[in-house]
Amino acid sequence: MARKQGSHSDITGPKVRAAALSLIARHGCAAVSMRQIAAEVGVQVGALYNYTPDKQTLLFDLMRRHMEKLLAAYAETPIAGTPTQQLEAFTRFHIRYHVPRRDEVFVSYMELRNLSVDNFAVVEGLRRNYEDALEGILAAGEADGSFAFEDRKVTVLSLIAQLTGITNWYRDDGRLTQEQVEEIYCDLVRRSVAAVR
Amino acid sequence: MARKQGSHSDITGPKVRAAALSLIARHGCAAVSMRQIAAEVGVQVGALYNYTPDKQTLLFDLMRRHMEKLLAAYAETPIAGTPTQQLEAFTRFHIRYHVPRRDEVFVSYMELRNLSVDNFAVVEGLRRNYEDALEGILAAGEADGSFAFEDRKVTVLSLIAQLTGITNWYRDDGRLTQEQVEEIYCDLVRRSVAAVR
DNA sequence: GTCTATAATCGGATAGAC
DNA sequence: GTCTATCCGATTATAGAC
Repeated sequence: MARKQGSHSDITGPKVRAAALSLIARHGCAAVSMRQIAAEVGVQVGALYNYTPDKQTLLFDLMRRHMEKLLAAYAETPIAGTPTQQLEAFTRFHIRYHVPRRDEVFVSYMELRNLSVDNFAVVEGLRRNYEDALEGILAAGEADGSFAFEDRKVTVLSLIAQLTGITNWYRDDGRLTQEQVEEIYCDLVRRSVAAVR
Repeated sequence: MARKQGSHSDITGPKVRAAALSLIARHGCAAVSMRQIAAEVGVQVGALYNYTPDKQTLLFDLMRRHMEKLLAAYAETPIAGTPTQQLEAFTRFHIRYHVPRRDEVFVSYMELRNLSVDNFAVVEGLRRNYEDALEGILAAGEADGSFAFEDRKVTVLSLIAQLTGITNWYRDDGRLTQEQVEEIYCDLVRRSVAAVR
């Protein structure tokens, strides 16, 4: 029979990850102590070790989960139509997924260097899957003549850097709404790869 | 009378900054101890404090110097001709300056959050000066009809993120030479802002 | 300018009570 | 599952000899 309520473990585990994510995004992994994370959760430091064997694994879990949730969300997003339409759908998905997740994006990029070799390989593999999705769209547009660019792989990295950079400056109370930002970037992206007629 | 040789101070100071830059780029500011920096320089930890009052100021110096040298190099670069030519010159300058300086770029971006409020304001002001240079080029192209985009300020941030992202993947022994990368990005940048004929 | 020694604090991780 | 107490090593920064 399914439990009707989450156990402490079901509740505290996510709280530990949320606290770690927020603190690490603000100060960096090495600058955040397990004691600070525990204080943010509202427990003592010893309790954290019921949820992670060590600090390194906690960091890795944050990054792996971020990439897996990104891929899962992308898999559920309809990407259809012409390559031009697919590229617009990808652009909108990327912005909508990443902009509300600044902390995850920042940590997943910035703390890569603090992962062990094995953990790094896992996260990089997931990232590569996402890049491959965009590369597939660009390849389709190349094949049917709707896109043109000098190097497909570099274009993939360029577009992702361009789009992810939004998280560095976008603010909910800023000059532009997220919808306006989407329009601006759809325009930039489309034009940068569209075949000249 | 001018000194013919650098004093220890003239030599050790730069060595301290070089060691700090390299280590911080690899591991993050909080993860690098003053002892590690001293070991890399070849002195004991106490000696470092002849060159910086504290670790925070050492980090700030790295970032401030990076931005000041970037602006100085840009000021000496000829940016002339039509807006389209100016944009190409900016693109090539940006790539040529940043790609060989991965550590500086990474630290200057990643460790911003570890600066005090005052130090942050200084670095951000310098960064803003650089962005303004690109914005001026875009404004000129808007004015004479050679460029078209939906939002000039967002386009500035987008282009800079796109170009700076090269430092995350470019390798001297990789598939592409720096010259080839320049060509690819000049193409992407030009097309993303060129007015449609 | 550099060294050694030290102060004072804080770090990750664990053991055992409850 | 959480707490308290603790181990033991590392941290920044300083003082004073040379």
